[in-house]
Amino acid sequence: MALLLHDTLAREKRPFGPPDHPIKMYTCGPTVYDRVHIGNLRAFLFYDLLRRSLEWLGYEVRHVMNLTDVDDKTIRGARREGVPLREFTERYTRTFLDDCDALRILRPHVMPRATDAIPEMIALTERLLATGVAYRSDDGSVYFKIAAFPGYGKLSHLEARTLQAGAGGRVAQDEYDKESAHDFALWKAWSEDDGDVAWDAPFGRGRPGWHLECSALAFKHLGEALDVHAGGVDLVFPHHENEIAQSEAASGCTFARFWLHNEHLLVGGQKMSKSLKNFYTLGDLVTLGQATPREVRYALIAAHYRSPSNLAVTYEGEGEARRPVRFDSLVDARGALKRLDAFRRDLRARATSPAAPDGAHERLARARTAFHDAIEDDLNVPRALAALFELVADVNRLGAWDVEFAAAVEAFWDDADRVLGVLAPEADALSPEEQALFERWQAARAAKDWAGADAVKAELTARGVTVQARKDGATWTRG
RNA sequence: GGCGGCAUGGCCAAGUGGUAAGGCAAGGGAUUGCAAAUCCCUGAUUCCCCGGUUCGAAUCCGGGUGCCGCCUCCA
Repeated sequence: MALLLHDTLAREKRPFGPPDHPIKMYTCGPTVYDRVHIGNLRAFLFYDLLRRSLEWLGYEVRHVMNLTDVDDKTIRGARREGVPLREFTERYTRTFLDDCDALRILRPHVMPRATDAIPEMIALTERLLATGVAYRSDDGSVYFKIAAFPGYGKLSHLEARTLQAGAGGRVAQDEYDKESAHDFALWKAWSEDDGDVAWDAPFGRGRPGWHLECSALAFKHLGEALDVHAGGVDLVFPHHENEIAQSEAASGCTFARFWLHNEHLLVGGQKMSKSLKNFYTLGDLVTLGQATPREVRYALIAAHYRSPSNLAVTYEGEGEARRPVRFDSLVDARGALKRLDAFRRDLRARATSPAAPDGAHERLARARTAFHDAIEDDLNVPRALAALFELVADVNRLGAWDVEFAAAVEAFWDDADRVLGVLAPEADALSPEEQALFERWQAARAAKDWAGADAVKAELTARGVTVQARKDGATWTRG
């Protein structure tokens, strides 16, 4: 078995190939104009899964993700607040990184801002002008001529001819400068709305078009031939199609060996939208759903990345008055993680036997293989998680084992977590007061002072600490 | 109109020809001084509907219904 990844261009799973060089991985990052929402976060969690899986399988990976810090939305936001563009985008870059950190998303090796590569974008535009696949319009904008790129449409499987017709004739009035409706802007000539956001270029003062930054940044940091390029399904067209066109027209070689796209997230069975009031950020889920970021991570990675996933919500009320009363998927995540945590926590305590029971190591080996096969099969996390839960049930039925077996299971657990990033419990500790109460509770129990023990336990419960008596001592959990 | 994804037990969710993984919730039981902790057990003769192919289909083909996405800057 070897790693299979579903390639959007080929429309099938293909062998990724041997790890014979550092993997050049590029993913489309956020536009930093607001807090990202959980649908966005599903994409970043997918990139993280991809990167972690590749590394876990022995590949060396160089991961580059751009930050889009110049476009209509960032310019509008900065102008509305009367602050410099960079100040505005830095703010949302920080909130984005905070969310990623909370969700245990590994930082890409390089996270370049679009505005840090203006010279590269200008150079790429000149290159495309020189080869004749781009042209200047009267106002000083530069467009890519899709008719000059024969492969246009190969990723999204849309025919250039069909595209010419447009979607119900939605060719905007202000697009008259373009020779063809689907030609896209490489460079946008300065307009009033851009304020002071503009750069000088040989072909005119203005700012880069959206698609250009990804090609320029990929070229700059990874070279002109990527191993894998990923993004959300909505980016297939036009964004990635345009990236392919401008990149390959310039370089003459295949831009990316693999194109991976994650499906969208539904919330409460509906697409997210502000009008439906089911539009949430990570912070919203933590507050409204009373969930930890780890639980959110679990909920968002528990479905396969290429399946539409539903964050289940139970609502109360109708229409305008509708509000969420329970985030079922987060409740699921909490329960599932509790089971996994308890298993891991008790492995040592239950190592009371001089030897591992018959079949114990075979069950572990089976889980290891199942987990590995699941990840290699297009990053099938649901199957990988199932392998873990099956091991939990298998091992629990064994009753007791030896220290060596406990250590072997722990090693597997830690190894699996290099891919999942969700098994390690959130760092937590009892405060000194809580620790004192916890010890008093145990002492009272030892003295069979049940009334006293219950009183202390009630205090701990009030502080959100659940205690648990065991034959071999006592444990506590928060929440 | 074109292209694509999806429809599996109350909920989430795997499964692309060989007789329905896993999780949550629920019910039962064990354990426990008590226990919201932990453990075990139970649950779809059936995979949106109608046809078809096949020895055999959730899985393939045809038709239908519903949901989601893209068809110019939205993960």
